[in-house]
Amino acid sequence: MDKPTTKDLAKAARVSLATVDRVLNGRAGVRQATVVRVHKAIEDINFVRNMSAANLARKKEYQIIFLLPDHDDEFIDLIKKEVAESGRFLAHEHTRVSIVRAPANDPHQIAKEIDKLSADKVDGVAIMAPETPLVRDAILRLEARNLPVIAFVSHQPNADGAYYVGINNEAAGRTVGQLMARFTGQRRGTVLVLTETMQSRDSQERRLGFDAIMEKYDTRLNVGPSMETYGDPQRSEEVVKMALLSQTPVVGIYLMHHDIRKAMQVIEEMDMAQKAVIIGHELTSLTRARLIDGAMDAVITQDVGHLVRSSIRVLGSKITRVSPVASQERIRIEIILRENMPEEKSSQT
Amino acid sequence: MDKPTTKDLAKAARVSLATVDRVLNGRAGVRQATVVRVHKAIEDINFVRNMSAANLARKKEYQIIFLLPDHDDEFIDLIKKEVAESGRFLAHEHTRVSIVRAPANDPHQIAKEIDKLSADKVDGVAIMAPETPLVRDAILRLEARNLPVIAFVSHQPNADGAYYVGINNEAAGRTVGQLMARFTGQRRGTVLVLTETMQSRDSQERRLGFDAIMEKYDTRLNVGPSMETYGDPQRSEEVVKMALLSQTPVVGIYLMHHDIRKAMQVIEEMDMAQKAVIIGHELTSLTRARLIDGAMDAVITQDVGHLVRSSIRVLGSKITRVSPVASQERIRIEIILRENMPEEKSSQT
DNA sequence: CTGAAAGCGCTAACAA
DNA sequence: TTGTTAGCGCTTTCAG
Repeated sequence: MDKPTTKDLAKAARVSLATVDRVLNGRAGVRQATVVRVHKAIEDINFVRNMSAANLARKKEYQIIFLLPDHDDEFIDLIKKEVAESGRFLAHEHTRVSIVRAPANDPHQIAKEIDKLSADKVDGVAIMAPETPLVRDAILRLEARNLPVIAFVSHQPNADGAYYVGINNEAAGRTVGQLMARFTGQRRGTVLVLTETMQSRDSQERRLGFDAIMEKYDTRLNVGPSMETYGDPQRSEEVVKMALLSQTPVVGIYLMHHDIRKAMQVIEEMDMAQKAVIIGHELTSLTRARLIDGAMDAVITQDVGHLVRSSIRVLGSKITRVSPVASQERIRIEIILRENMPEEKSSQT
Repeated sequence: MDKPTTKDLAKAARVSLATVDRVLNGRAGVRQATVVRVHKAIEDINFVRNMSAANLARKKEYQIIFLLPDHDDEFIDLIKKEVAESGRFLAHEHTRVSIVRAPANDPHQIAKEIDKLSADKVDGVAIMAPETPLVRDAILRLEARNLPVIAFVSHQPNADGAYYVGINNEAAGRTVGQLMARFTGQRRGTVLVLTETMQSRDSQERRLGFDAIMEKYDTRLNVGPSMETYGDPQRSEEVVKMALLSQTPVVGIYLMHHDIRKAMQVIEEMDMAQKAVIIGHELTSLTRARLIDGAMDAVITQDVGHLVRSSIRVLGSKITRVSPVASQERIRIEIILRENMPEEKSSQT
């Protein structure tokens, strides 16, 4: 017997196709009794909907937006690439993705961009922005308009409905802590923690996790305070130099922010790369190179491809209100050493 | 302007829908000149095919088979679960998957099962079986019949066309080596290597990679020969006991095979778990537990979900002869510590 | 509240 | 070698 279709369903429930459709899509205007009858028929004949056909008939294109920071470090570049890539893939999957940018450190601007969105013809939004009250409120406004939103890479724990797609940063910090403890072997000394800013929730969470592990090793390892670079090369240089000179022997460095250009440069100038265990975040061409030449010892990363595809799937299912999906969508915290580094994706045309 | 459809294409190329279809699907019976004209039109109007619609119209269901070993360790169980899960997901994606079992250590049986397949109504096969001449020939026979085949988890380097879906085992071995070297810190002593059998190519490759790293540390670490358990609990016990007793201090143990029940049991009985760094393969409920209680230090794993979905995608594109896909499909070598262990998948109904 | 019929983008006979 | 036409399983007016 062939797989049952809406036709079979209609026959089994003794109603018309139109009614079947109404029930299937939870539309109003059907007597309760009829609804029940159809549902029973669904069970009876074991009907499963063909979503491709549904989407084909619907013809609607869902427009989904990624709101990203407007600076262009390598990590953002990766995200942009993956979004573009997915866009191509989804071209005829009735979904269209596009990117909007806003300055990462200007909550007003971000909120403004978010507000603009709700006006436009968009069906879902993925927002990557530091958590601030302004942004949180803007997100809540979107949700009030019933626009599906997810928090992308940056957690928005106070914007209630915004499902988070990204790694658990505290666990990531713990992972780094564990690696740091083990890779330093028996050595004693200082561990430096560098980041762009501790304002960001992500940094705070990573630090929290890191400390949770490090405190078990406090007789051997002395973890310094988080040093902030504010994304300023000049300051980075000073801060790092200072730290490297003034402390007891530095045996480890945790680069908490993904943009490590300047920090690594100073570290190498001061010839620290070989002496200390260095661990950072996100696999970019920069960290790849450092892993290969041995300057860095490990990188914690999240698969950017999964990140954006997962976002799109979650938004998609929120938009069409289908099965939760969720469970599968947890993003993994990946540990990359030189030995298990995946090949760089050949930039497809 | 709306996305161009076959109708637009037909108009632009000044041919009928049928001809467009013929060109799109590379069917014979079209003058070369016409083919060229259509292709030009595709460029001109930037036509992209809607595969869902195509599949809908085709109506054909592709039957794909996973041929798996017939014993039921946890890793195989995971695979079975994921295959079932994907099956549900693909139900209406015009693809149906099913599982066939064969005794892993009986090449004749395996070859026989493979030969049976070609007769049946199947469109693609994923084979997980140790590489042997018999199996290799059976695979080549499938390919001769133009049945798409992939090597699943177990590489079949001599069955030419069989695309391999699985991790690079040599790299996996290197990764373990690196972790072993670093996790043992400065300690000196013996590193044990245990496996089921060195007959399997996968074990050989892992060992190769492992040794490549270990030899850099040969002044400190003394790596023993691969000890084989042949899946026999009795023998496992003897072998492991012997090794643990007779050697210089054991500082590390590499469990090369994923089924580690017996080995771990003996190791714990002899109170070695805390003294030695223990690294194994595949994240199962067993290795999870050992990671949590600290008996094991790291697990190298491949995401079983990716594994089967990737296989299905690759087979799918081989069957319908569309874009190569490939590049994206490389399976990652994941390093799991207690700190970055993903939650166990809630067994979905 | 329910049904009939046209059509989504593509394929597959059957004619020409 | 090419075109015509009737669907694939579902949605969506527009009438009842």
